[in-house]
Amino acid sequence: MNLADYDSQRIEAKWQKIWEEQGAFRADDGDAARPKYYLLEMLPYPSGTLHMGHMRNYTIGDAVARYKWMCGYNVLHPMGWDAFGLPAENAAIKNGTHPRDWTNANIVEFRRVLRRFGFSYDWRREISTCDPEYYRWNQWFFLRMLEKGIAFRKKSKVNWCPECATVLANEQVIDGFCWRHETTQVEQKELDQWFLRITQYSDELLEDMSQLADGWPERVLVMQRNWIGKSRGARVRFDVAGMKDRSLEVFTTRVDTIYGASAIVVAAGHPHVAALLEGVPGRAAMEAQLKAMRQKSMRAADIATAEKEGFFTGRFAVNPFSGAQVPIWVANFVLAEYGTGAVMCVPAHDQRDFEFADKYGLPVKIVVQPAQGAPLRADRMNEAYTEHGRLVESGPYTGLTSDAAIEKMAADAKSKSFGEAETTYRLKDWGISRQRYWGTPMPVIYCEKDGIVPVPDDQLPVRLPEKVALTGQGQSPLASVPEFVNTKCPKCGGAARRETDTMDTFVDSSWYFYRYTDPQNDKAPYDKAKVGYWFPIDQYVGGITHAILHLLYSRFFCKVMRDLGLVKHDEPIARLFTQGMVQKGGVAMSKSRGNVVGAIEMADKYGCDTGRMYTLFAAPPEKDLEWSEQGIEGSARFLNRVYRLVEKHAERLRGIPIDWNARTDFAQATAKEKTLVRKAHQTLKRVTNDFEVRWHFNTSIALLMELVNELHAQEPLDQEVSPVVLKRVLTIMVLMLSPMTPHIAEEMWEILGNSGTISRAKWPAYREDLTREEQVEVIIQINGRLRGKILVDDGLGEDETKERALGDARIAPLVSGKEIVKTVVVPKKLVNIVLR
RNA sequence: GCGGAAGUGGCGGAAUUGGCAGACGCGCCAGCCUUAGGAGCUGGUGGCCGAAAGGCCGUAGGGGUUCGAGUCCCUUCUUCCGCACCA
Repeated sequence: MNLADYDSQRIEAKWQKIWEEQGAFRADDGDAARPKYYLLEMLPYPSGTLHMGHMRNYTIGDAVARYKWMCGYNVLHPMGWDAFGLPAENAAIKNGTHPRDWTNANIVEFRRVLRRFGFSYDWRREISTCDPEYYRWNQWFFLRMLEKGIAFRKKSKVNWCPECATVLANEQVIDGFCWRHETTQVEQKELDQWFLRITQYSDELLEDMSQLADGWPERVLVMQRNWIGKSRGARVRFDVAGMKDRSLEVFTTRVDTIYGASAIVVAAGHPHVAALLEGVPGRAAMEAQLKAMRQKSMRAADIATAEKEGFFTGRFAVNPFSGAQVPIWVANFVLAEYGTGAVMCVPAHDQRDFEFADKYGLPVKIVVQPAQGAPLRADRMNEAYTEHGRLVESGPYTGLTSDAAIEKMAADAKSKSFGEAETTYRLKDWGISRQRYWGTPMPVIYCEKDGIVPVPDDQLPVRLPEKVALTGQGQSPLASVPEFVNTKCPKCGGAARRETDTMDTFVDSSWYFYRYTDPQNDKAPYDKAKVGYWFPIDQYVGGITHAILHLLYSRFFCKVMRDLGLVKHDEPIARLFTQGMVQKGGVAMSKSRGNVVGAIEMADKYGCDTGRMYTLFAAPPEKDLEWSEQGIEGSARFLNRVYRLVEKHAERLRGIPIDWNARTDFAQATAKEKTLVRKAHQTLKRVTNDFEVRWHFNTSIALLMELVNELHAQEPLDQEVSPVVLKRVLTIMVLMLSPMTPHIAEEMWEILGNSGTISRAKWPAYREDLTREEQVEVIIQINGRLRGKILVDDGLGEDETKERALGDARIAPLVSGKEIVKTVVVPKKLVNIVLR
């Protein structure tokens, strides 16, 4: 860059120091005089280096926070560290450092980078989840949940990642692979585990989404809805012919089609399969097929496209409604984990069953006919009819609608005790045990005599021991630390052992935003009055990657906390914004891909204001952004251009006072002044709108560029422009720039001779009367095609506008001799003359 | 397969309510300034025809509604994201 460039490094350091000294961004707990605004960005996991992908999140948040400050809000804008987790431990195993030292070093670096960008955080509220004063409250919440039965222990099959050497939550398993290790297949292990009973809130998590419909992206809600996976249906028991002690339960959402069942199909992993095959002819061959089915890939994508395969077991089941006997099959398309692991096969009314029946020659029996149109014929169907309709050939239910039949049949099944209505969910309880060191210890003690004993509140926090051997192998590292494990039972005082598992780190991030309201509290997780003042979070900004895990867990925590009387609201986050990724070369920036643009390097080269500006300008914030070195030079060029403009006129304007209340007298204004004032207020109107409703900072910046271009076009600005007018226009411009590029804005504010800092200044109000043009351009169309333009006075009436259009020298000859069918006049916009 | 989002110049993108398509920026071209330019300033820049005036075409493809469609409706295609034999 050039010598004449503004000195971004000096200016940025200067203003960051001043903001720090004056405590410019300190949130004021409980200020009743101003409306509050809680703006939150997702807290980072401090690892590696911060690149521009991270910075985009904070830049968007900071622009909004600063704008809200200027609009008079009491803004809470905090930052902290999601500091527990596997990478710290893996680094420790690899390099022999302590996870705490590794983490703390990263935090120091992250803090340095975020400060280098001048984000408006209230740093007094900084939290770190690995701080014992933080995680003690994880333990405290856990104990409260234990008392309520929300936290519980059970032996269960768990997802085990051999690479992480720990358990994964269902949410952390993607298509059978670990979310951290895309090529590591997750194994199943049977272990004693701690769970949080999130399923108790399934319905509420689903229903309360209606409270979020206005403020959350639709796709996040859709993802959560799918994840919860509520399905209303019925459970029906089929007796197995010739086996008195065996029956098969099926789950179905379409019990109304049960008279059309041609078979019962069970999953290969169904617990009764072995018993069913007992003593049937051809058993050996079946066992072989069964084994093959069980060994098939776990990948969901493969399963979905796999050919349907199955075999007849030789046994029959009895349809409890019709008494008909149907064959029992085993097939690969039935999932052991979902519903009851067995389904009724109704080829006429389920596409999967149709395909299966087609392959194996099972009969297709129509029992639901469409309400309208021609009736179906089994011999002419090439796909299943899956819509609702009216029942046929269904015994006493014939003639009912599907809806009525579903209800009645479930009720009848219940009264005859072979089934009942049931709702199933895909959502499973949240397993939070991790066999790792770098996490929150579970505050539980096992005593021979008293069993599971909670650690008393006054003994919290249960601290992680300093010295531990980290090998990455096998059991929980804490199990190998005798001084941690061996303790006394709080009840009987006898020898006892501590729980050695630690908590999933998603526990830490499920409530951290409450702690920001009262980060130093050592009596409680927070003061209820403070949370009452600040909550809910007005705006949360983060990546779409957390659409399910973090955001669902946070919602769940909130509901538990509400039921514990700790908060009053149902939902913690009123509005959510998911920003797009920053890419380079078409893929997301990441260390592993080696395509990162380091934040510090960027700031050293161009200044952080330039980085901020480019980040906001290159794309609307919800879309992915491709990083371009040429693009950022364009932003640098613009900031230089603005700065030079202000600098050039600053001396003359420095002593001119600004009186915002003084009316601009347009009657006496010069043409130049009118143009500039109008442009300034038009820009202000639209930029204000961008901040208020659209968050399209890219268009705000484009508008500011237009304003600067106009100022250049009107040079020389020391002729026919009064200093008062010019100073106002420049000041408005600088104010509009300030949420996005705060440092250079402060500097320009200062050299223009304004008092105080911009961070304390008020966002200017645009004046509608000053945005209006005296004359407007009206386009003239003939048959919808552009044929001319005229300049008319703003207030000109419809008829006069029409007259002017028809009289226009270009238009008149085109119209003459033709019949005018119709003329459409849109005031200030256009005249469309329709000719025959 | 189901659900969601999207498709506009060489590129990023704009068009807020159905009313001049391509704002603003990048890149490119020309000129000015300069000892120099990877600085700054000025102008040009969707395609085709034309010396020009101007005309025609143009927002993934096709159809429709309308005086008027990037925008609304139907349909096809493509890309991305989520879910996925969920019974």
